[in-house]
Amino acid sequence: METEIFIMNIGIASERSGLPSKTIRYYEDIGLLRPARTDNGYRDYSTADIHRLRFLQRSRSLGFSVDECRQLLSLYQDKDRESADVKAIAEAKLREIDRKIAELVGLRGLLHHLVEHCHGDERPDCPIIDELAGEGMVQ
Amino acid sequence: METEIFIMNIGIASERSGLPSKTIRYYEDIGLLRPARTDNGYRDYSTADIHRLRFLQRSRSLGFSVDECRQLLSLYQDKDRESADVKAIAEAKLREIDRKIAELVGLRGLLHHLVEHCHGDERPDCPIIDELAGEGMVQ
DNA sequence: AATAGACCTTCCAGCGGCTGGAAGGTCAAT
DNA sequence: ATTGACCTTCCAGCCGCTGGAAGGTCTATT
Repeated sequence: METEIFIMNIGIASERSGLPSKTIRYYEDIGLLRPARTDNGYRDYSTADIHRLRFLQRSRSLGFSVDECRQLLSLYQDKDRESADVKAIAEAKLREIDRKIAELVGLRGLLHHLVEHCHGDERPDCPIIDELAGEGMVQ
Repeated sequence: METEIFIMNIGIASERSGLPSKTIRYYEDIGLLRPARTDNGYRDYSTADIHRLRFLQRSRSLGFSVDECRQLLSLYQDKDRESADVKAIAEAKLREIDRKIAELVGLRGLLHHLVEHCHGDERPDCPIIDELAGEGMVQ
């Protein structure tokens, strides 16, 4: 019996994983994934590879850094992993997202205040500029 | 009468603006600021330069891109500016910040859900991994 | 059999916004 | 005279891709 009938080269892998080919090659460069090669040198992705790529696509889009994805991927492939390990990474990420949100909300408030107080007409005096220049009252 | 008694070289400028020297030099490289030079080649910042640097520091920390800062700075220095211009830039930035917040809040919800459902013990089965692998129920 | 076009390969360069480090000049204090 | 803190320039690297050049390979059509 023949083993491999259908060759999945990078275009197909891109289609199935939702990642651009360029990105897939980049992930290989940085050692996230090593697909097989056919005789002509083309990459040939197994279905397991596709799963890994989809995994990467999803975790990246959830805001994990490439390095975090690397950890998650190795946990994903580790049958003996402890779910606590994964949870720790996800929780750290959650805290980071919370920090970012708080920062942005603060920023938003400040900027909103400024926009509210800028008359936005042809007059040259502008509280936004004044605030940025450090002459404003907003802390 | 002598004009300049106190020379402000980059260390002082850094201190007074809150920007690292490296960043100040970088801003000069990309043409945001051109300080005077003393005979020995050291940069010499005027108080107006310091104001510009503080202006940059503040607008960067408010989330404006360097290019937006460039626009704001030129508006800042333009006495005939229309405050509507400044308001437009700030409003665009505000909308962008809103988008970012919404995105992060969505992300947070998803991740939070995952963390909540992960028992986080020594068992290898983990809903976070399952979700990342695309077997979860969370969209 | 030749050719076109769609794929694939590698390699190199650039984005933004810095940041680090090397190699060397200058200055003030000891 | 020497130390050490500053300053200068230049070059390289961070992240996470993305674009492009130059060339090889495959498939379909003429």
